[in-house]
Amino acid sequence: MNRTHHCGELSPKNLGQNVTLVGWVSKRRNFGSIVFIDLRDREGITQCVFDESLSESIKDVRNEYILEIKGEVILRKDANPKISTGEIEIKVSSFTVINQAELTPMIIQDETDALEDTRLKYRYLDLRRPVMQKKLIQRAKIVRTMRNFLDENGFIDVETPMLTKSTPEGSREYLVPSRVHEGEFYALAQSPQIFKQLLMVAGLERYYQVARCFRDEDLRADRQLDFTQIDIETSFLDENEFHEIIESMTKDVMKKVLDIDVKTPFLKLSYADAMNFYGSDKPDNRFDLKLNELKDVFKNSEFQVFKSALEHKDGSIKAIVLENGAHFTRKETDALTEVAKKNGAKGLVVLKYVNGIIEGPASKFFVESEVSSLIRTLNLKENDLVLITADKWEKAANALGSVRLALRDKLNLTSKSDFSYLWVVDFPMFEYDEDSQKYVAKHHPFTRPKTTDIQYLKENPAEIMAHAYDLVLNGYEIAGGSLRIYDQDMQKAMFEMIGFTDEQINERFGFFVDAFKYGTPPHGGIAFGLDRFAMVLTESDSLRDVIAFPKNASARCPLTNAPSAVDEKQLNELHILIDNK
RNA sequence: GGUCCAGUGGUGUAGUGGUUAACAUGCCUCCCUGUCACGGAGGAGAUCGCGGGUUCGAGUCCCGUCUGGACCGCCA
Repeated sequence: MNRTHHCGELSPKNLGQNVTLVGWVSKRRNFGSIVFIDLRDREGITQCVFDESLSESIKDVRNEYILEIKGEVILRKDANPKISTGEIEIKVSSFTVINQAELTPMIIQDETDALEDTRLKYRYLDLRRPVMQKKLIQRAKIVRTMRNFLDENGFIDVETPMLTKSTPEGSREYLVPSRVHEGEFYALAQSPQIFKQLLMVAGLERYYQVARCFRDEDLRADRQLDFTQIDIETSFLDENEFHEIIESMTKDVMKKVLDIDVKTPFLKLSYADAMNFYGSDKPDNRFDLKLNELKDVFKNSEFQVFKSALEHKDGSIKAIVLENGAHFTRKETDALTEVAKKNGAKGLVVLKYVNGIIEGPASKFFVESEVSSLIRTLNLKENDLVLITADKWEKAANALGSVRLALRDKLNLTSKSDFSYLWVVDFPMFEYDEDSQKYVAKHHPFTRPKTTDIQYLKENPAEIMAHAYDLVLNGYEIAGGSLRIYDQDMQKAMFEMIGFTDEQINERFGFFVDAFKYGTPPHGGIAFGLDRFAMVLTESDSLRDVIAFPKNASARCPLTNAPSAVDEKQLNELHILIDNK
């Protein structure tokens, strides 16, 4: 087409020029013998004026028609400061209707009136909204910046298979039946984990990939079935050296995408501190409201809730102090109690410090020395609200951490345009799984423990820390990784530790264990959840806002209506029989 | 698997047992030469997700079901 400019670029510099624009009709304003049309393309909006010679022929043009307009750039009588082209307009001399459009089911404006369900069904219209295009453009910029950084720092972009071998630990996989091999299946990659480690064995030294990953788990606002990881692996670096690279890359993204200077190095919190102070392994540290420990204050308590919590060897009593929170109503504190319960607490102890007295249903169980110790420990001031959970350590901390976030949302303690990064490090290697009555790897079984003594590993698994780390931004885990085991005996011991027999190891990871025999470098890496990263940087509430064609919360694509039934012929080829009970 | 919330013109909402289901926006027609969330006049458009029940009477109450959303479980 003969377009000379985009709709976002004309300014008084172009005065007097004859230009040709193409775009969608965003808005018409009809004054009879003069008509204004806002013409929109990817780059912006330009106002076009149709005077009496054209006003009759433009009359039938509707929103979302595509026009090619020719005309002269002139100065506006009244500038519109809200748009970049607000000082000029096009005095149209001629126009062509390139295509017509039916009435759209939703308004194509930044402020749309449609609910998400409608937006997803007509996603191609939703994505016509400037605000959505901006998000996709930001996302592309994030990827480009990361790619450039990694390329410049010696990382090699390698693609690994999506159709791969099923290894049913961890996340549930999507299975793909093999047509050629009846009764056998591929799995869609949950992550390139094994392949990127094999690339280190191969001697690539630095690898990255913008990798699509698939997990057949229930969705959330920040979880999709298929999602994108910026997957990274390096050899011969220790944990700090590696973190420095990732911090530089993150800094680069913040500068180039948002023009924000972030300070490095990032704060590092141990998992234990993160849980103790924030009640979360992905703390939002944009606001304070830290958790306190009251175990010592109530070590002899007769209050049953505290007493039974402290009977556990890792029992804990966690408290949050909300300054001047004593005005909270019963309804408000009940809502917080619900949050605590939903997140694993048996309840929430609510206390108020009013007129020098600790008030609350539980206070009658406290003896005088406990009250004074409580006031001292929490440094309580008049009209403070105290919220307490008591349970096993992780449970108590986690539940109160959720209450902390509920307070953040209720009291608007944060701004989406603040960005706060931190590392969470020193994760435990294992956690005990109550259901299966055994230890499971908290990160994954390739993670290097912070001990080289295999015996110690077996004797006291709960105490072992791992070289695992998460990068946290505003309470979202945006990246996670670890240093990996590179010693084959250690790897084998690890598999045994989490209950694999030799047979199972051989069957599932034989090729992997074999590979380690031939000179494996110390290595480690990380994976950025690109979607989540883009979500936070674009200040979106949902991953779906930064994914062009996402699934909805019930794992369906409202646009294509996938998943769907398939022909019997297809099923037969894949040797699949559907049992319709 | 579970908990909670929502489903009413194209779109988004109001309607808390009682007349003809209201409002905003969008849409259509007409008027308007400076708007940019243009304005003015008029108009069309909804069997209130679906099925059953309670009631003289149900958008409203009850049961079931479907759809959507948030969360818990799950996500090595």
